[in-house]
Amino acid sequence: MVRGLNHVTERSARELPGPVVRRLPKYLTLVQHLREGGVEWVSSADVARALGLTGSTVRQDLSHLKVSGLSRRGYRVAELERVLARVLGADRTWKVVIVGAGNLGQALAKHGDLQRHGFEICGIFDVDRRVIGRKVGALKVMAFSEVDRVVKERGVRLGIIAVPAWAAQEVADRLVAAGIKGILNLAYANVLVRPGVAVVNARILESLQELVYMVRLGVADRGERR
Amino acid sequence: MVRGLNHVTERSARELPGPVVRRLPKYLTLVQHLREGGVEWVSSADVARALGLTGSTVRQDLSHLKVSGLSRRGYRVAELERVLARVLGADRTWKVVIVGAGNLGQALAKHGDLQRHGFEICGIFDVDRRVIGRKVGALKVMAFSEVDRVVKERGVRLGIIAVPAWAAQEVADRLVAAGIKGILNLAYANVLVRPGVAVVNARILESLQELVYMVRLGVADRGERR
DNA sequence: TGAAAATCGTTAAGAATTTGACAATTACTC
DNA sequence: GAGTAATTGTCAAATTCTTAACGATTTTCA
Repeated sequence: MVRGLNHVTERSARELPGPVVRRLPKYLTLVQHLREGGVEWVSSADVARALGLTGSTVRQDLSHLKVSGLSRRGYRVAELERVLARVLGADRTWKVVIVGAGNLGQALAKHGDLQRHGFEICGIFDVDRRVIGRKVGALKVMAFSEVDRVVKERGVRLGIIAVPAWAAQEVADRLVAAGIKGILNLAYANVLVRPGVAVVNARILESLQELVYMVRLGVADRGERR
Repeated sequence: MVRGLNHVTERSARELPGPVVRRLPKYLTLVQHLREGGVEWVSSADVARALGLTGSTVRQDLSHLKVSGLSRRGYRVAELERVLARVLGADRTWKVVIVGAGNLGQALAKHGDLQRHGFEICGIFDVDRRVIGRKVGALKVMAFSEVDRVVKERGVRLGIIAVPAWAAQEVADRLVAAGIKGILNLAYANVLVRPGVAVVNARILESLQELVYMVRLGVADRGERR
């Protein structure tokens, strides 16, 4: 069985619990915004309020990191940002390829947020002759058959799958064979990969279905997880 | 404190645990694909293998639903699909507005998957005069100031936020005031809403950051959640 | 200076979730 | 038709996650 991060039993020193890892990007987002707003200090209670958590959870999460707060002050925003960025690898750039130049793939390629946060898009690929060669932002759509070459030549480690469900597994296999180490899967189908390759699913449709469930229940909020 | 679905202590009869709710859309996706492939029966072990779970988890999850399997056969795919669709509200259409007609907003508006799975996009809105009036698929971008009217007139219950981080909270407040009951937040900032309104966050950037953490650890797979 | 308030870090208790185990049941095979 | 294998549903153990509680520390302020 392929085990999830959250089910791992023996946890090496550097390995954080799954729920914690999923909250860290939220902390990072928050402190980046705080820093941009000129805020210098933030308490666990502040973070908790902003993110819909308890102060206890925030302190416990941060206690896993090499960061420490000060009594009666909280955490130094700049330090928190530095440490979080470090842990999440946001302090360096990561090369990415996007597979699928449909609406979503193109939107991501043009979406400034990725570049701004350290992701360098090394190529966008498709099998459809009608889109191959077309310009998408600064990139030109390449034939999917070229993905191996690009991944190898440029040492790309991450791949984003934005293709129709029926093609997702095939694309994943191809990416893994080319040497990709992590896959962000936006396709409406699960993909399975060999151990040693990470997969994170981010499906808008599934999130919407989850939202519908909550709306029908009249539930307050979920804010977290994902 | 705003509590998440997963922390609710008293649980009414119809209310499912958060982790279960997050897996149901995956089950639905899977059985839809199985049905399209002509498969009639599926066992908990099959589902588990496809989604990277244990059979035990699958059976326990399904035991919450009004569906029952047969010894030595498993679950009837058609029945499972019907029940899951029912629970997730995928057996009817949900009206949605999209706020933000940037790359992502436009991609979603044109993305056939949403329509195909029961989401009716009732409008796409922006504040930028340069995009207002522009055609996006079958829709025309409307001024954000019109969102209240559209939501009320058409009884829209869901909203998707695809705007820059700094605008997200304001948009959320506006949507809630207009009567929106559930928000899918794609913006790179957390939003807080009053109890009674549901929020699900689906941030591609955060998912990528999570992926980077896993890649650096050389972790196998996570498949789930998100 | 001393009292009060705020905040962290940590412990442990309490909840929630996942998993293994197994009886009961059904299908298949010889 | 009996034996074997596969599968569900469920219970309870094991694990994981969240939360409250509280001592220690630091700041503020009278």
